[in-house]
Amino acid sequence: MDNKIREQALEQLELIQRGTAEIIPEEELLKKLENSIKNSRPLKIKLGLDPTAPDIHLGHTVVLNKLRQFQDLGHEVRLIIGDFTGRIGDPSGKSETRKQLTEEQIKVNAKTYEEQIFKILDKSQTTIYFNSEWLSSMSFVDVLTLAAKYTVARMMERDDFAKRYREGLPIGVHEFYYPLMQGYDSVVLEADVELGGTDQKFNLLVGRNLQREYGQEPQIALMLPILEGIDGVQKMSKSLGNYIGVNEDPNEIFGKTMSIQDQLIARYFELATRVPMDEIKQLEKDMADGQMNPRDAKMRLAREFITMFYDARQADLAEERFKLVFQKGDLPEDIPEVEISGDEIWLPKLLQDIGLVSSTSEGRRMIKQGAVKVDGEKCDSEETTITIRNGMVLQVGKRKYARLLTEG
RNA sequence: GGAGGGAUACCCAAGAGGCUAAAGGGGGCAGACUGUAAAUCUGUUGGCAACGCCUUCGCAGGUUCGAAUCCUGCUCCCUCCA
Repeated sequence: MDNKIREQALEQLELIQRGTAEIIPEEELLKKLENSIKNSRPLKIKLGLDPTAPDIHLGHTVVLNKLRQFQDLGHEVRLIIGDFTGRIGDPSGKSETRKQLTEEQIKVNAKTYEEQIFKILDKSQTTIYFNSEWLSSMSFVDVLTLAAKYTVARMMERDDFAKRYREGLPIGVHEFYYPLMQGYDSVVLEADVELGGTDQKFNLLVGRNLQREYGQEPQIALMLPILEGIDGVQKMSKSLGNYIGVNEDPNEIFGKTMSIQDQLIARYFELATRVPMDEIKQLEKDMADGQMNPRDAKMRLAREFITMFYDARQADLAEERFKLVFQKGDLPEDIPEVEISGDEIWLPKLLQDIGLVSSTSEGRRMIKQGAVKVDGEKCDSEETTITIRNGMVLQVGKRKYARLLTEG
């Protein structure tokens, strides 16, 4: 009977281990899983969210997929929106002081978050909390009591602090409170497991220690790797522009996925989709011995993403369009239409007017480089003047199109 | 509080009175080859109906026929000393 429970727990553990960077400590997680099964009590899985950046991309889905996996195993997810810290403005590191968010902005961001998050998570097994609920009402005495549970020496274990101290860079006293606040969140939520990127290791461990201080069973720190962006080098982030966002147009998602490097394919499958591991292994094997063109693996990947964020129909449509436009070289059916008046116009000016290029200089450049087509005909002179005709199709490069609509 | 060094385009980085819309590298964009992959090669990377004109080298003034370059003030960053 106990053996059976252990078996189930081991099964769950194996699934959970997929794609993780580190689980501290693994034996304790197994124990928690066993207890959870024995008492049919779901584990409470915690994740903290930063309220400042409400655009979710594949990088975030790594951790969200892991949460979803816990849900599929019957566990319960508790999300914390860090509105308290967001309202104070976290000035950590050298970057300029973060701007403070108003309550209004935080609400809007939280709403945007929800819409995107539930593309991956199961709403019925998710609870959302705002940490201002308990942090904003703490008195100075409460804060000191919390602070007394940690020492400066232990704080200095954090790489970032140690490094700055060594280099004589400033460390704000208040910065010590951020890990404490995050850890205190775990105490309030009685978290069994907290997820985070590898960069969150220190904070997750503080949570563990604080829970112990408050007489709770310490949470498990489960860390996931930071996903590389579609450039394959830097971490995925919106500001670097190397991201695939869950709210992006399906055609955009398809295209971006098709442009990733081969070496990223398996990693994206493992971390950003819920395709079973043995299937991924098979894909890898087939690519390695030439059974499968990596291009087709990427198509599969693109379909997985779109199906996750939209549905299978959208995925099919995006694939069809991709094949038509990029493999056959035909014009897509959904060319954006632009209303325009006038008759004769200098081509670079026209391209600028309809937003295909940002300046006439860029228009000239594009023409010179052979990137501009008018009704499918490559245009070779920068001085070309065009006679506008209803339905005329302009193209700049491989991806930018416009169809002209004359007024009236 | 004292002494010195620095700020150049998306990023790094040359330039030290005219030949500089500003070397070189990275990144981006476009083209060739492909699988919207990688690698490679080529072009391009302030604006303007354009072998010319306008704006741009931290900010504001000044010297000069001419200033990214020289002078004055200001802001910010860094290093050393106290």
